[in-house]
Amino acid sequence: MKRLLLIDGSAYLFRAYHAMKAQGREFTAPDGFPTAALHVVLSMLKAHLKEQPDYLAFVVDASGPTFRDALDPQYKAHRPPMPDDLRAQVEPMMEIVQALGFPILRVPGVEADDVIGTLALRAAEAGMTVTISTGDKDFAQLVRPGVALVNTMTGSRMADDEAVMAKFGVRADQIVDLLALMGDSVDNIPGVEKCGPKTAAKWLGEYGNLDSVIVNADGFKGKLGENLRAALHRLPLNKQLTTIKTDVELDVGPADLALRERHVEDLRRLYARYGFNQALKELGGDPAGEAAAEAAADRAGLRSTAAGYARAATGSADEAPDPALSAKGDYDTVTTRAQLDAWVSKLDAADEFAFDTETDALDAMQANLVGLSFSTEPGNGCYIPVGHTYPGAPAQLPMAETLDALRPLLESAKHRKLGQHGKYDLHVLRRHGVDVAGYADDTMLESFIWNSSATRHDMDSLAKRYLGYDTIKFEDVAGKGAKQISFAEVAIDDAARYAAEDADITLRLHRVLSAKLATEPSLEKVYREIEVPLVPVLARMEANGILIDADELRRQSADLSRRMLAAQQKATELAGRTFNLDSPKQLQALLFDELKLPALVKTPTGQPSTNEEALEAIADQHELPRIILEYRGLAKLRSTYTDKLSEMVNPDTGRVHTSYHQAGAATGRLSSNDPNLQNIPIRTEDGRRIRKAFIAPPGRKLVACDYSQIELRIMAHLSEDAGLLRAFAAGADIHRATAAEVFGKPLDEVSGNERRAAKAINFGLMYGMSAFGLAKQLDIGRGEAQDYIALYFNRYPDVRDFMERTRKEAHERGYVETVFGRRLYLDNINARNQGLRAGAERAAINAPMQGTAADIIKRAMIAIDGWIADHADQAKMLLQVHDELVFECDADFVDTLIPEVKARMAAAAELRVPLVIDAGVGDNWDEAH
DNA sequence: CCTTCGGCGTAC
DNA sequence: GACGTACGCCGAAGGC
Repeated sequence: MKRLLLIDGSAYLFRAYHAMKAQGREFTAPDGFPTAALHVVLSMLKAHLKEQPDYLAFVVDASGPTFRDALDPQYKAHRPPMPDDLRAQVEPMMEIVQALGFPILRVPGVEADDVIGTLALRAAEAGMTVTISTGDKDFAQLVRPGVALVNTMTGSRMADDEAVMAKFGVRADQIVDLLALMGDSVDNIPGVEKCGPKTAAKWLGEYGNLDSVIVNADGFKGKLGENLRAALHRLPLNKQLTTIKTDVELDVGPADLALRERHVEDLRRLYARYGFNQALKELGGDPAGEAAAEAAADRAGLRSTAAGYARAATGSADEAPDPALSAKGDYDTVTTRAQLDAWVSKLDAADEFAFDTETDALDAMQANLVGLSFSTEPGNGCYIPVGHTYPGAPAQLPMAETLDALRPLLESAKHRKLGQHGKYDLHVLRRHGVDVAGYADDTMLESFIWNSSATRHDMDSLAKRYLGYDTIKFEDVAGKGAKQISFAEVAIDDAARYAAEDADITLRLHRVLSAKLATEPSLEKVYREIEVPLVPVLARMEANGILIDADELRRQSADLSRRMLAAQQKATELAGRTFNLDSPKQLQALLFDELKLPALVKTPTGQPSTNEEALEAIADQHELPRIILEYRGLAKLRSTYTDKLSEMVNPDTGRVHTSYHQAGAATGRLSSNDPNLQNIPIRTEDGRRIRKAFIAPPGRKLVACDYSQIELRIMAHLSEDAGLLRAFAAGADIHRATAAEVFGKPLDEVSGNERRAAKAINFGLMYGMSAFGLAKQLDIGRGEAQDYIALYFNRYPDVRDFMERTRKEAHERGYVETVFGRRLYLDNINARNQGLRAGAERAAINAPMQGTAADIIKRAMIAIDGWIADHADQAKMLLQVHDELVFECDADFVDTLIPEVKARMAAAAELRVPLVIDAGVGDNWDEAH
């Protein structure tokens, strides 16, 4: 008997993509092209080829509408657009399938399902044995003698009614009715509300088919009965939509679908292009050319991950992961002096070693050391417990003796050290008397520089993404939630496996990531010259902390509380009842349902918004909105700032120590948390008062130095626009100068409103703002806003060219870069969805400016840190707020500090415009502005 | 009980 | 739909 295999190609690619996403696995070709879904599909195809079917076809959806769209305009209407990194893999998949010799079927007007259904039935009628390879449950309706389903991703098989019954509780011929009742949220087919597979199967069991259910609908009891009756009119249409057609007119029959000879040269080219090294090897022949030119790290990474996938897809392990990078390590637990000495010698002899600390707290400024781990080669490692305290804990080396033995290594710049988020470990060791030098590499930063758009750069994610390795998680050894214990209470054996693995994996990740960076010199330079040297600088700033006047904050909290209470009472009075002023949901019900005020603004989810804009819009119709705005402003200040900041004062130092996140913002900016000191209010009087609580100790001053208009200057530099360059060279008030140019007036005749408009345009441009946005910002008509923009571009034509150039570059290359070569990949830049694409274009325009500014201030910080080290008693660098640096210094050192700092900030970049720095001095941060 | 998400608002 | 990058508060919903 002849065998026919029909592969549901589109559905597989889609499911493969999401399965890999869910696992958090990243597969890329050597050039970064996404290949995760391709790996899955290729593996599936190879598995099917081994089965040697007589006939086979790879069936995919054609583009354009199908008959189902005509039946129901809502069909698949809410389906999100195909993600870019999946869309990109479609054509490569088709090329590979073609080259492998598979017949490909693509029929317009129907879906792949219908083509498969038609061929399956015709073949079965002709006496063939048909296998449909799919991940889509709807195909169960086709199961019958001679037609079976397989899902290679789960390994499941459905060959007869018995199997269908086991899975769905109905026979194959009842599947369509089941689907009609349930509906399908993905395809936007509304079924009976609250009727899932169980209920639908129960009804069909009782009544046999959908028609009987419909006829007897009046007899169904309860809420479900109501829901059924409400859905009755839909059900026949649902049935049409979910029925797979079996009578499509095709110009091929099953017997035309023989495997053709594969095209080896095409395959070799495709496998090399997309980094399928194992497949390339199996192809035999000359492995030279592109494949051999790949970085060793990419080979190792891909081979191990591809093997992992092949197991998932076919259920058989036909290749072991690369042992060097994916195998479990073998680790020592060091508890004797002799073992310690042996490891000290081993570390001393290594070119570079990875280290990690274990502590009893997340806050680096409070955590106590519990143990240290090290690794010198992939697979080796040790854990040195020094602070485990649980009852019955075995004897451990004394902490002081251990640190003394390690100190020469850790404090020597000659011994290169490597970590994952090493800033934390630098803090812990410093607070235990070890001043680490020679911190040379950080895998978190390597990953961040390699691709700053990836959201996670923690070790567990990196191990999974780049090594295909599942690490032991913190919660595996210490538990989580209420049951979580301190690391000091973790059994030493468990702690050793976890901690030594951290050092080992850090080392393995470095092997992979440093090789990747070596292929991109500009990225490596940003990493080596900016990010790595910045680590100890940030650690010092965090350790310095800033002094807080806690009494002042408490007074402000009390004042805010009083005013909040007054607002609350007034609001209750106006509403005629109590409600939670903090709850947008209750507020929405009150304002728009009860008081019937107009809902003029909607949230992204379509609900009436209660945000500032919405409340302002109805403030002339009722007193309540104004009171709520008042309350909100006060509540924000108290909850986020005055209450929180006093809580965050470190009891040992009397200061707050923010933590800077170096791999936080995709543009390269730092972010700040615990507490965030980069969003302390400044614009309103009430808000600005909070800055009075950031103080210098007696005899000292706070000095704030900020770059004047740095992002606009970078725009002038990048665009080389003569008008803008001239304005900055003249040292003019740039917004006034812009207004003078745009409105064609002398500088001193520019009105306040004209300057305001020019400022809005200047900023708006850097954010990719449209005429619509500008009109809203300035509260003017859209036409007028368009006129302003036209005038602006007329005066500064090279700015427009620059924006267009940036957009084009982003589309062509998929990324944009800063003056120093830092990259930002834009995942949505070629998205079909216009909103996503437009958002990516705006990000593309903004990133070179925001990112270059970030590069510049980071370079300045490194330079200033080098200078200030020699004046540590007189001055300290405390804070960075994107374009501003805050220092604390002796009152009589201010006049020395300011010119030294200014000089280094100005020299941090050579642009076509001067970098201008403003400085202020005061007893508190407010005064220093 | 804990986590996640939506809505909102602060900074540059 | 309409202005880029963050962090973090609160309430509400949902999972365990």
